[in-house]
Amino acid sequence: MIFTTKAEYGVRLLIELGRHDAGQPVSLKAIADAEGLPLAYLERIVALLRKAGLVESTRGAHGGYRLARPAAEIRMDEAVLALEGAVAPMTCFVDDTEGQRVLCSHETDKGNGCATKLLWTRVQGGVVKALANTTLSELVEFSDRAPINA
Amino acid sequence: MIFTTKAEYGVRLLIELGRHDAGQPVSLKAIADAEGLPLAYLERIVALLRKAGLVESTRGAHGGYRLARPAAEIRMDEAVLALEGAVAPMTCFVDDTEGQRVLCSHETDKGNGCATKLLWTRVQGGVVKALANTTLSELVEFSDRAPINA
DNA sequence: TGCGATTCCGACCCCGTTGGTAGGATTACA
DNA sequence: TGTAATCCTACCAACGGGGTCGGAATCGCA
Repeated sequence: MIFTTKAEYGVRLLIELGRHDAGQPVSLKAIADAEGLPLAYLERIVALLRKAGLVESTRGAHGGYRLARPAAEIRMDEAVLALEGAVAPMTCFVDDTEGQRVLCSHETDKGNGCATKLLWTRVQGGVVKALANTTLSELVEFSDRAPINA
Repeated sequence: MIFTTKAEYGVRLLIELGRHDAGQPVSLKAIADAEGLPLAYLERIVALLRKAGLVESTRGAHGGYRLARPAAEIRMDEAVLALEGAVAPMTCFVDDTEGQRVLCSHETDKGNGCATKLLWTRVQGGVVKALANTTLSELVEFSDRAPINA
């Protein structure tokens, strides 16, 4: 599979924050209970989002987390990038987004370099585009009116 | 990362087959030497492609593998599907392509079902589209005129 | 008819990552 | 001062990925 539970739980967490008013923070415990996720594990996941500047925290009693920006301004490529690290289709795949170049560890091989990189580049493009075209507010709205049984 | 070395090696293998005349088979050893890949591991990978009907084999001396179809008619979504199994973004993600439905193991949760499934569905769509729009012959051509140092 | 080249197949193994826990330190409110 | 919460680091079990090994089965050929 492509993504791990970090992305799954992290996005669920963001959605849960998006369902509340941005004013006052929501405690992790409330989110863990609502989603049925392990609290200690969520702590580590939310730390990734905080380092990426997507959520803000308040410590102490009645503390918790809230979105650092309006949900409409949070694109999911940012979120997934923060949660999973680089979204690369292969281990040998390192793209430096600035220079349009795609490096590959097999590039030193005699012969045809990495023909597969053409394919993986396209795949990565598809993933990133799908993520970038989805905002958190979309997911929040979707979750609000999603029937339990479709 | 998204794909494992199975996809990487398997696609490289297909490309190598595509560079030869479809008439006479190419031995795995020749491919392993050309690409610098472990022979025993390639054996297991090519078995996946054979079961999927993408390559044919001839046993015995001077035997080997060849494409079952012209390279132009081999889409990479077939290849990657055969190599990696289902291309699902998450473990909880099971799509039955016929019915347009997307199932999710969290669906039984009280409350909002899986809002994330909207996101993962889009991602999967992006991946599959990128794969389906690429044929083996494209990659073969690309590898033929790819300069070693870009 | 026997030998080498090759595909086929299953068992096995090492190791990094994932998913998760434990325990504590720190901060804030009441 | 107690308690609720964030923070942080270390630890651990299980799983899957990547790879090897040994041996059949099968074919061309001398």
